[in-house]
Amino acid sequence: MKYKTLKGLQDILPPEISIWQHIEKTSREIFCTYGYQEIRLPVLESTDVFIRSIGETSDIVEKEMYTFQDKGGRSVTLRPEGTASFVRAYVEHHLYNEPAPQRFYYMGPMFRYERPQAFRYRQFYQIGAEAMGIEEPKIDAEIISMLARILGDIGLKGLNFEVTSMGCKNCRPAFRDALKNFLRDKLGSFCSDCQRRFDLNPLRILDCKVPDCISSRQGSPPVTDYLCADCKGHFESLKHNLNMLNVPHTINPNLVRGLDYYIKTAFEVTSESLGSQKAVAAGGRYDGLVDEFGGPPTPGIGFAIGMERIVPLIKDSMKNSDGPDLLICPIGEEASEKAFLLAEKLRMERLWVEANYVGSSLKSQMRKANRINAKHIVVIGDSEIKNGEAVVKNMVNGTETKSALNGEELAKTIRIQGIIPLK
RNA sequence: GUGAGUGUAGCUCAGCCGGUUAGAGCAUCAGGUUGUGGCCCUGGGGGUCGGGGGUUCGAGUCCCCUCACUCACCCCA
Repeated sequence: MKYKTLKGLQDILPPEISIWQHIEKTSREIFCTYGYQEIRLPVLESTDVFIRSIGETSDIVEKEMYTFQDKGGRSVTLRPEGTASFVRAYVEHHLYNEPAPQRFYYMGPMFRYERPQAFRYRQFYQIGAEAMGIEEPKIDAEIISMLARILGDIGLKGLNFEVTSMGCKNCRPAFRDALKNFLRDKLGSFCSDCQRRFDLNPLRILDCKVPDCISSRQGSPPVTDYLCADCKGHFESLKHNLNMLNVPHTINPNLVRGLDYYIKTAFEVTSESLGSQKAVAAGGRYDGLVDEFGGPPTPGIGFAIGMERIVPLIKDSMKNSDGPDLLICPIGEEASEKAFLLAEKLRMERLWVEANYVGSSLKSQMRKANRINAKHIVVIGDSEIKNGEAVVKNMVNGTETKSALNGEELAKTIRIQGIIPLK
């Protein structure tokens, strides 16, 4: 084989694509009920957009970006996530002048140059939502509730919603110091990664999965003790609102987000049935990001769902039963012409119709009908053409119905069998 | 970037201590007396055994290199 997809990239083929469409359709419906509107953003941005927002020292920026020079010598980057591009657009088009909250959603590919692994790709798809202009924690609860609704309506079960507050510019440094003080003298009992994290990103130690690290960090000060009055009030109110909306969740003070811009509310949805990449969606609040991009101080909160993480979770429950509403099986040359024409007529009735173009035995045509999951067949031979009447056979239950041999009548007959034409 | 594992037909895999023309199931195509499917039966097509080198009378099998894929770490959706 000469050509293959690049490492970490994949083709998504028809049997599976129906799951993707199901997820996208369901998401759009729910977004609509909450007033979120679609926004389409370019996949390519000036590299600065990401360095500025995600953080110079983050892993994404340091080693995972698809960055290259365009022909004009500019440094451009394939987006590694959606929020940075979104905020750029938000500021560029002065969307903050619309009445708050401004709510948007997007879906599309993201790119990170990472070593691929189960449920992790270099080109991966996210469905994201962003709510701008409201600081009130009701919007935090609303967006988490909406996320729960989307995932639930898609058909996912057994998900775990974890919520925490990460503090803000004012209180996070205090927590960081307290944590480092707690860890400093027992650093020797942590894994080498955690020892490295101590200076780099001490918060990450809270989320290490090495058993020794888990036990060694027992009794570490919880973030929630170090929140400033503002953050604490926000967090308390968020919890209250989540309970009001009956969103099942657990408080996980050890939850850590990877991007620099998150403050206050952070959340993550995980599934135990996924192996090591178990986060299916995650998000948080990013109140300082708009001013970072030169806009007015504007609060914002959002999340992203990882498509590749949820597709396998519903793969088994969604059997693909797609097939034509009708397969026309002609016998003989004249019938073949008739079938060709009839198929076109029936498609004008918004039915999925196939006609066999190569003449073969009826038996093999029937086998094909079965194989491609055709819901009905109609056999056309000399006598059908002569009488202007044919038998429509329902391939699911075997019943046969006589019908006049023209587009309208055939369409009617098929609809009686319970086939709903496409909109 | 680090570590481990796996590469044989379209797919899932078997192939013993190296030994004739490399196998099975599924899939595919064609048939199984005139125009009725799924089950069953018969047959056909399809493989430079990932690639290169070496050892040997002889390599899918042993050794080395290389490439690809997978899983895990880091990190993340």
